[in-house]
Amino acid sequence: MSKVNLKTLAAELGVSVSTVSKALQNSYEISEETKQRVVTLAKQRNFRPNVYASSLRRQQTRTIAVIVPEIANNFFAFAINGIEEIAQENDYHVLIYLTHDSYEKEVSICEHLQSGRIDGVLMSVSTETNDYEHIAKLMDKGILLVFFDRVRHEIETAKVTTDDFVSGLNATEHLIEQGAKRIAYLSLSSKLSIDNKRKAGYMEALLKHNIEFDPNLVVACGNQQHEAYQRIKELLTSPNRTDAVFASVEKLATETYMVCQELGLKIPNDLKVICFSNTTIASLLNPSLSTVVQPAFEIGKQAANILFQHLERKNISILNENIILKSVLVARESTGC
Amino acid sequence: MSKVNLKTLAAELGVSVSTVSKALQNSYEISEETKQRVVTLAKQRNFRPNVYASSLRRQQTRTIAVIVPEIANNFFAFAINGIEEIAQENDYHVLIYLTHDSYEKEVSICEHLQSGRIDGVLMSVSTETNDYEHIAKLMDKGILLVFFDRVRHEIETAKVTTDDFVSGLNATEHLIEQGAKRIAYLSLSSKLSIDNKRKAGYMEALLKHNIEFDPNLVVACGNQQHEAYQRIKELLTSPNRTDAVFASVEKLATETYMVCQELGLKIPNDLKVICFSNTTIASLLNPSLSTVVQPAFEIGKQAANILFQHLERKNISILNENIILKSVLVARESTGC
DNA sequence: AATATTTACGAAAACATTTTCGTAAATATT
DNA sequence: AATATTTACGAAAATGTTTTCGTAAATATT
Repeated sequence: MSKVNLKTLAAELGVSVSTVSKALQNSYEISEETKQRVVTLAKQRNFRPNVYASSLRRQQTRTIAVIVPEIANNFFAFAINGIEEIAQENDYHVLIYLTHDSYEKEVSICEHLQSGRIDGVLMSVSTETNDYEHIAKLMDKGILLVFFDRVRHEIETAKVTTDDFVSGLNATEHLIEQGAKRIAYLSLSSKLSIDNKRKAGYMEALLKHNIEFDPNLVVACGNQQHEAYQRIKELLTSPNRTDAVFASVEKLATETYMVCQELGLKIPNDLKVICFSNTTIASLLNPSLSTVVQPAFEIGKQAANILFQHLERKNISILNENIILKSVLVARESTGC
Repeated sequence: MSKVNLKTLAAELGVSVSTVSKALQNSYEISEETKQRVVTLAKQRNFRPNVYASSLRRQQTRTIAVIVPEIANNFFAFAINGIEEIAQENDYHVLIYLTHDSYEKEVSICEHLQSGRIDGVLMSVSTETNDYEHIAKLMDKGILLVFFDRVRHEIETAKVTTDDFVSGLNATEHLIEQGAKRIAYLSLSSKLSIDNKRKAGYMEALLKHNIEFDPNLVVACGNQQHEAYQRIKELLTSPNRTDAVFASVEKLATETYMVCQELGLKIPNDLKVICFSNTTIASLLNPSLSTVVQPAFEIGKQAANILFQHLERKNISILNENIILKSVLVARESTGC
C-alpha cells in the first residue's frame, strides 16, 4: 500500500510531475510514446489523482448536496433516485443531508456547506422553515441552488415543483363528484408553499361547486405522528362529521386509515380519502387508496439537470423560474371508485 | 462576494496566515487579545476554512460513502436515516451512491472512490455481485469498510446484519403453525448471502417439521419487476399449487398480492403470505401483511458507529466481526391471524 | 546581572494537483 | 545557411490550509 501520486510516478519514470499530469490528461504537449509509458505505469500502480488536491487547484468539486426533510418517504426517495441518476451521468457526487423537518438543523447544514465542499445544492425546505437568510448566505458564497418540491419563492432561482394548485383542485373536485359534501383538508404546515397551493386548489374547488368553506375543516396536523393522529381523530369525532378527507401528504392519509380503523369508520362509505402520494402499493391498501401521484423521479432529474447545466457553464446565476411537472390523479376505492 | 481566506484575513489584520489559522483553532500559542481580533473579523467576513485545502493537508476528509442497491426501499431508506443521524453527530458527511443492483455500476463506483474522496464506506452489495476484487482494491487504498445487510463474507471487516437464518426459520415455522403444507420460498438472488441464510432457515423449518423440501418451490425471482411477477404467476398457476409463500423481500410479497388479485386467489385462505419488510403500512394492506421487520434504522446506526470509531482511531483496520441485530415477526391477516 | 524559560508570533514546508510560461532541440521555411 | 516554427518537456507558481520549527521579546530564575 505504498503511496502513489504524481511525484512517485514521475520519479519512477524519470520525467517531471507536470509531464505525468499532462500525459494523463492526454495533453497535446506530450508525445505519444511518453503518454504510453505514463498511462501504463499509472494503471499498473492503480493511480487515481487525489480529488481534494485537484478540486483545490481547479476550484470546483464536482459535488452537490441534497438537503431534504426525510428519506423514508416515497416522494423524496424517488426524487433522490432521479437526482443520483443524473449525477452519475454527469460524473458528479451527491452528499445527502436530512433536516428531519427541523429549522435549526437546516440552518446548521447550510452553515457547514459554506466551506467549499460543494458546487451546488438541491433543496426541499423543512416544514418549520420560516425565513431564508441561511439560504441566501449559501448563495452569497457562490453556491448554485435549485429548489424542488418544497420551495421558498423569496429566493430567486429555479424551482421544480408539481402543479399543486391544479392537482389540489382536481383532487377536491373528484371528492365532490363522488358525492362528498363536507370535505376536510389535512395540512402539514401553513409555512410550506406547496401546502398552501394545494389548499388554495381545495378552496377553489369548493368555490367552483358552491360549497361553503369551513375553516374548521382545515386541520393543521404537523410533523409529529401522534399529534397528527390526535388532530385527525378529533376531526372525525366532532359533531357534523366530515365525509371526505383530502390529505396533503401520504402520511396524513395513512394516519386517517388508522384512525378509521380505531373508530370503526368504513372507507369510502363513511369517509372518502384521497391524498398526494408516491407509494407503489396504493392499490393494495384496504381499501385501495386514491392518490395524486407526483412525478417524483422526473422532478429530481429535472432539478439536477438544471443545476448541472449551470455548473458547467460556470458562474452564470440561475434565473428565477418555475418548472411545473404535472401530477396524475389515480382514482381507487377510497373515493368510491 | 469578495473572496475571504486565511490570507486576506491575515492581511487585513496585519498578522501572518499561521497566526490566523492558529487563532481560529484556539491554539495556546496565540494571545487572547489576538484571538479575539481574529475571531471577530472571521465572523464578520463569514469565513469558513476551505475543506478541500484542509482535508488535503490533514489527510482526512470526514466524508464517507454509502453504497446501496436502491433507495426507494423502506429498508435502505431507514438504514440511511440511521447512518445520516450518526454521521451528523460525528460531524461526518455522507455521499450516496446507488448501484440499482448492477455489478458494473458497483465496480465503477468503487473505482471512483479510490481518489481520496472519502475515509470510509458503508456498503450493501448488489444482487448481481459475484466477486469482490473491486472491494478489495478499495480497501487496499486504506479506505475502511463496513458492510450492512447485504454482505460479502470473503472480505474481512465488520458486518452488521439481522438474524436472517433464525428469522427465516421463524417465518416459515409460523406458516407451518398456521396450517401451511406446501410453502414456497421467493428468492431475490442466490448470490446474496442474506438470501441464502433466509432460505437455509426456511429449509431448517421444513426439516424440523418433517416437510419434504421441494426444490420447485424455491423461486428465483430476480430484480426485474415483471420477471418476478411472471415467476410468481407460474408458481401460483402450476399444478399442486403452493398454499403459502415466504418472500425474502417486501417487493416479492407485494408482487404476490398483485398476482393473487389477477388470479382471484384469496389471501390468506388460498395462499398465506409472509415476508421480510420494513413498510410502515403493512397493517393497512388488504389483507394486512405479516412481516419480519428488520431493525433497519439500528443497523444503519451500528454500522456507522463502528466505522466512525475506527476512523477516529486512525489506521486501525476493522476486525472481522458479525454483528447481528434481531428482527421481529409481526403476524397479521395474510397468515391467517 | 547573567542565564533560563515562557510567550506570541512568523516563515516555510507540506498536502497533491493543475497550469502557465519558458526553453532546448528538432524540424520547416525562406 | 539563416531564421522561423513546432515539438516535447520541465520549473515553478498557484490553490488554501495546517503544522513544524525558529526566534525575538518578555518574563522568571539563579
